Amino acid sequence: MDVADHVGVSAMTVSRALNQPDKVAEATRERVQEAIEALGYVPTLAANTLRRERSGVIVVVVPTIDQSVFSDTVQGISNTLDKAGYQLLLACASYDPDKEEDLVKAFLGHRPDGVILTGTLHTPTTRRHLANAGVPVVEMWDVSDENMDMAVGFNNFEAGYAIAQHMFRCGYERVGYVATGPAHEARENRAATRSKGIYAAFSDAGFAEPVRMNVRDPLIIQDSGRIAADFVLSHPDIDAIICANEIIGVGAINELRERGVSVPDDIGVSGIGDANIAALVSPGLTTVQFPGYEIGTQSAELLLARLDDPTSTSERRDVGFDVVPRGSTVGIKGCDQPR
Amino acid sequence: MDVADHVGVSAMTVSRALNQPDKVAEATRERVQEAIEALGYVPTLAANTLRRERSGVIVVVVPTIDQSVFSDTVQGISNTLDKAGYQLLLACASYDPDKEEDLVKAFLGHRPDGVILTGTLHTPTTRRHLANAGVPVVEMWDVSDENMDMAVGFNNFEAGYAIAQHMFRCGYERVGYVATGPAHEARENRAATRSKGIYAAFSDAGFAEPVRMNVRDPLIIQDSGRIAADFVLSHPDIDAIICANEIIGVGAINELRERGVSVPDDIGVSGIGDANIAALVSPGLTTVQFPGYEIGTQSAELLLARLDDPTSTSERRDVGFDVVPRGSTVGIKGCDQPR
DNA sequence: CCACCTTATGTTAAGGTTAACATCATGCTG
DNA sequence: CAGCATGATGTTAACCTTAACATAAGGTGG
Repeated sequence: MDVADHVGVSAMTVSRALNQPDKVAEATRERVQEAIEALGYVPTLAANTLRRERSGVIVVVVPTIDQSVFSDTVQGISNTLDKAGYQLLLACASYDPDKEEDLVKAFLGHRPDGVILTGTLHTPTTRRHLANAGVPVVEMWDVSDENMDMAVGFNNFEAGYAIAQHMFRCGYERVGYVATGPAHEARENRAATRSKGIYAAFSDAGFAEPVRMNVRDPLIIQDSGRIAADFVLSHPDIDAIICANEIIGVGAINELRERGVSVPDDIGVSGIGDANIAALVSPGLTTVQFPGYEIGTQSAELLLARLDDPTSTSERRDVGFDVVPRGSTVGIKGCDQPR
Repeated sequence: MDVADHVGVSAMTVSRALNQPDKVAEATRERVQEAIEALGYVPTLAANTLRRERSGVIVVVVPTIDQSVFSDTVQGISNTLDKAGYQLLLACASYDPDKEEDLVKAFLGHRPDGVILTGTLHTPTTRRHLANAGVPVVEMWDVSDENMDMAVGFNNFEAGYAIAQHMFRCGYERVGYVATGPAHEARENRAATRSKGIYAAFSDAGFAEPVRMNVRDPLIIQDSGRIAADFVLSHPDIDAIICANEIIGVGAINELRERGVSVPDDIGVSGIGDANIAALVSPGLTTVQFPGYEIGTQSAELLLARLDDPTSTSERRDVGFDVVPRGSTVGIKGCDQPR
């Protein structure tokens, strides 16, 4: 080792100077430090990992990171891990469990100290590899009895149920559903579960299944707004729509306004999820708010706790959600109108 | 090696079956593949990195990732690297060059094959370490003569200049500037450069320096909107404001609407940067649009090209920007009114 | 002043992989 | 069929770090 030669000590002493400073004479330690500075030495973590069987790396897989609420979650994870000295290996699985499988397989080669995944929809092979590696796993955004280990999130069924119930409380009686389509729901577990919650609320409230329209690409505002608006205009009997995400909801509000349909006077609109944009359109979009950043920080915290004490149990934290009434729906009967 | 024993071949043959399949007899390769499947073997990348001096990891440092346009950029990088089989080690430096230094130092231990940084503001130590490691570097979001190696972005001075010039072309003559404050600009090189561009445009157009207001926390919509609105109301002579980012701009539009000030009839508003929200408020925010996703993909591409051919030159790609006129400013004299 | 403890440092081997070289069988050329 | 090219596989060593054990110098107590 370069630094060792430079100082005239063995490699072991350099290693100790860095990892167990109190085991090295102060004078030596200082000379080692100086040499490290002077030579710009950076320890080779690959060798470190190999020898110690501990990499200091945490793998995070989210569906996407652009524009989405997952970027908040990643920020939360990053901030928390950073403080603890862990590094973050990130990948986007595009809502595709097979892609997730490939990513996890490749990432496990780095012998991560922990893995944070989104949702509970994983291939059997993914599960097998994770179990095989014996690595702690946190699943985010979905707390249910399907979690494989630790989990931080909320109950998506309840979230869907809650927004539908809220619409009924507002007094809407013929509520349509602008959803993301069976193909998307097959891949997006959480969306499918929320749909089930919505249907259950209809049923429990004594309504028939809602009239439903599926949006092809539920992440493009203009397109989904247009489809939602068409849907509304072709179903004059409908008095409100629930949109399966906030993109569709905001798109609908914008498009309806342009077509001269007044929200919420002519039609109520609600979404699910609460990106920045939901509060900024006018009227604001009534929606279910999920604490994205907090899901990130708590996931990381749970993982760190496990790393600290490997015997700790598989905690599942339900961080809940909030129904946020805004201007796109009328006030709940007997209550104040939302702003 | 487990797999090798299982198949009854040497470790080398397993290695070859994975990395140089054509050097291995087909029958052997198949048996190796089966054993790999059966045992859930995942190659230890640490050993691989150690031996080959090549990690397959690319380090990416952005200021933040939440809500911001950098999340688009990271998505672009992720998508591009993923296709090429590289993995992404991500960190957020919070606009702090010292933190960036620590991150880079730590990350270099992974012997990344490339590093992608945001902006040109780095500590001397950061530069030294990067040079020392001999790792290819791409700087994003700022193309200027200060780039250390490759770069993908645009000229921030010109971007500032362009939006100010656009306001003058719209006919505004007493334009105020809602900026992010000296503290922020000291840390945020690109914002400072854009400010300079704005001032230069005022000067070139024959105007005195704009009346200026600084926003404490330029990333919180409600607060900055309030400050911007206060500023407008306390300066009745002003006919338009340029906001230093789109958060302030959108906040200003919302807050001014609530206070009964009509945009753009009473006052024009423009921003810099173009998150989703800029197009979704009403009126839409006139702003300068930066191609965040494309900056990501091109940065990754540039890096991949260099990895492919280490002798390639330090290309700098100016992806430009677009001034996007929306409803928050009046139309340019003699031209159509923007939607 | 010897046995023993402490402190500082060194030595050896191992971790999993692969480059480089070595071996061996097979088949082809002349 | 000797000589040699080809293809398939094996062996060795090295990549850099650190756990575990070893050594050496100095100090303590009886």
